[in-house]
Amino acid sequence: MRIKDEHKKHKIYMAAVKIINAEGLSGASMAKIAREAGLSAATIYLYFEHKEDMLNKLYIASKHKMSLMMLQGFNQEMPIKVSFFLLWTNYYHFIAENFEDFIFIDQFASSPLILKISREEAKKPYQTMGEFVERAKKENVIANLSFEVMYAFMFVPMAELAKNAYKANTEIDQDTLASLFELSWKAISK
Amino acid sequence: MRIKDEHKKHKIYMAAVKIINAEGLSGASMAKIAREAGLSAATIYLYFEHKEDMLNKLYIASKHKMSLMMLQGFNQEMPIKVSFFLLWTNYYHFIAENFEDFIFIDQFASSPLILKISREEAKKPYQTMGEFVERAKKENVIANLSFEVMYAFMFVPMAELAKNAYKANTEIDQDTLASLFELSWKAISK
Amino acid sequence: MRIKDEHKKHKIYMAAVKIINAEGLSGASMAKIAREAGLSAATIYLYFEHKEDMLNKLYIASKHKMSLMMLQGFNQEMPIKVSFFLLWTNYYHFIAENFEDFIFIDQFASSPLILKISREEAKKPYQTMGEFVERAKKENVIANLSFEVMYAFMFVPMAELAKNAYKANTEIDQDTLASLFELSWKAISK
Amino acid sequence: MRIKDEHKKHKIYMAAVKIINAEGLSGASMAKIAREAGLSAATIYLYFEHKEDMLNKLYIASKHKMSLMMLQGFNQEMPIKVSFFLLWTNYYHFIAENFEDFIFIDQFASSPLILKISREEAKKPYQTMGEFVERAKKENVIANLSFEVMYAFMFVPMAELAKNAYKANTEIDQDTLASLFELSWKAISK
DNA sequence: TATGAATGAGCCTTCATTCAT
DNA sequence: AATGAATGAAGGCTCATTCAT
Repeated sequence: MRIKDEHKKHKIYMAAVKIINAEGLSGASMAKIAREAGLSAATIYLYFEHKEDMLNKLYIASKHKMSLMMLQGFNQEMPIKVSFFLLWTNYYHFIAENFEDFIFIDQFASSPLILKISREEAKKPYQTMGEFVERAKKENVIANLSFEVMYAFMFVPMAELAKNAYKANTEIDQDTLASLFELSWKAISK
Repeated sequence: MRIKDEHKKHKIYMAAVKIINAEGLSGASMAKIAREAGLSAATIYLYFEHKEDMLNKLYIASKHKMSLMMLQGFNQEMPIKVSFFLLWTNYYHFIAENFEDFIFIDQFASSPLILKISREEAKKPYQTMGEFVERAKKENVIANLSFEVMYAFMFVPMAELAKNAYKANTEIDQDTLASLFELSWKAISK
Repeated sequence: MRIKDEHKKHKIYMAAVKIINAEGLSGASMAKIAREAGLSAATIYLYFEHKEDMLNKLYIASKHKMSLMMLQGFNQEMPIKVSFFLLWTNYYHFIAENFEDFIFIDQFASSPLILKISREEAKKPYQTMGEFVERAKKENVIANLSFEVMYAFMFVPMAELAKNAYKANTEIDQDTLASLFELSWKAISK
Repeated sequence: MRIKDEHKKHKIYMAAVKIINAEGLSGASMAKIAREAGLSAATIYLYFEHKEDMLNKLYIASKHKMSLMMLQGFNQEMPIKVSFFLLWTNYYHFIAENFEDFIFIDQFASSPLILKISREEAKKPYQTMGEFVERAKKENVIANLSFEVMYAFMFVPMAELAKNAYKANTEIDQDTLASLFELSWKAISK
């Protein structure tokens, strides 16, 4: 028998993300994804149960990749603001360098194809961040906000602007970037 | 027969928004929308050239409705912060009371079905707001930010949280709501 | 709008029966049936919910046709043996003249596609025959057999032989036919 | 490696018959049969040329098994009616104890997958029975009927009733069974 | 104006079969 | 001998759209 190319699953993921970015979730047919990945549509079914399964697993994998990148270099000993800056910068880099994954995450999370279980699974890596935010509150450095609220002010605005920039085929310049962080920080810090 | 026309167009809009919310953009077939609207799929083609046309016009109409609600009671004579609070509150009400429209706007804007021309068209009503922001900057009340950046901090976080709340079948309580505005204001004001 | 051709349902039935006869139940794809009927496969779905629905309705219709032919000229006043002969002869004619329907009934009844409800529905027309058999027993003309047993000796052997004959591309000759009835009659009569 | 081969072939046969019974001929995919047999679908192709070949060989094997059981204890010296009763009883036992094989034979024989050569091959074991029937006719014990006609009255009705009983999840009780033989015998004997 | 009828193209998925180890 | 990997073809079904009334 032929050796199962574990890399193939990854090729399918990449193809799916690419197609979804180009044509949207509704335009992403198994046939197109297969063609992009350079294999037969039937082959996908050797690696995934069905389309929904594939997309959910892709979602979880993308979220996992994102959280790994976000937490790179992070540890609970660093000063609060430095930590925030690290997380924030990492997140920005994830978006800038993996824009298609980012868009897929965004779109899939608000599609009816997402399963509750994937949503739960995708939340797991945020635990570390949650604990960090608790510490920041205890140390009285940031306002007493829920994790959700903190996230909405700390990460969402930059993500929104990065999206706009990408669509306009530009990039956020360094100065703006620096000031964005300060705006977020101003919002949530004491 | 003008009135009759517009009424039917509206029925189609409402049906489309409802279906898209329930089943996502990919699940919204012309047949389902027609059934929901209580007419034949063929009839939709009397009012719109094709599906893409229908969705784009629906997008523009929804955006128009949203901007109308946002600017309700607004005039250029009010103090800056009061104006911001009005816009912000109006926006919140739009989201809370027209959640399906809001979600449709959100989803459609990041789908490949949207036409450049719709995006342009949808920007028009923001001109008033743009002028207002210019004034605020001139009066030195808010930081010297681009309209986009201001928007990302002033409106996006709350919209994000409203979305989360809706998905969790809850509402943002009054206290939180009040503090959200202050956080946004803290971010962009001087 | 176009007028719905009620005859079209019948055309689909005929095409289905023909294909099933030629290629078996497993070979009867919707595409083949549609081609045979001279229409698009999608059109079939205007007349039937899905394949299973189509086949079950076809089964019921075929059974109905068969029972109509079987009971032609029958009434409860005729002498028992004459009645039996009528039913028997009618049945033979149904098989000989509608062999494809007969085969379809035979095959479908023992396929997993048949629904319980169809089986029940198909039994209805036998009520008349059931009553007749009861009378025959009461009048002491035939042995005290269940309807099923009577059927198995009265009709099944001839059907089996008719099937064989058809497959061999021959017909049962008149003499044999006459003697077949007598054999059946000998079996069940007193 | 002869024994090993034959064992595996047999496992495939059993799996195929089981699946066909459960899901019909059209539901019996190679993959399902392989899974049921506990081996890879590719392995089946080491033992059979293709699906049609497998099914035809299975048909012949089943028919062979059936004829072996039918003729058990039979010899040309026994009295005619006793012989008939033996054959008849043996056949009943074959059906009752190997119902799935029986159904498979029934279904496959009237499917388009059966090859002429299999039909011929399957007829061979009946030669013994054919000779016996000739003797019975010569001894003037049974009517002058073709083998086919004799078969249709002697074996088919009981088989039909056994099928019905099985579907209804019941069994034919001993009394009924005894009377069935007598009805058949009445039909064909002088 | 309105719509049921109709369809070619495309959807997701499974199939029988072959390949490479 | 055995099998997991791979696939083109075909399966049932739905789609956006047009037709005919």
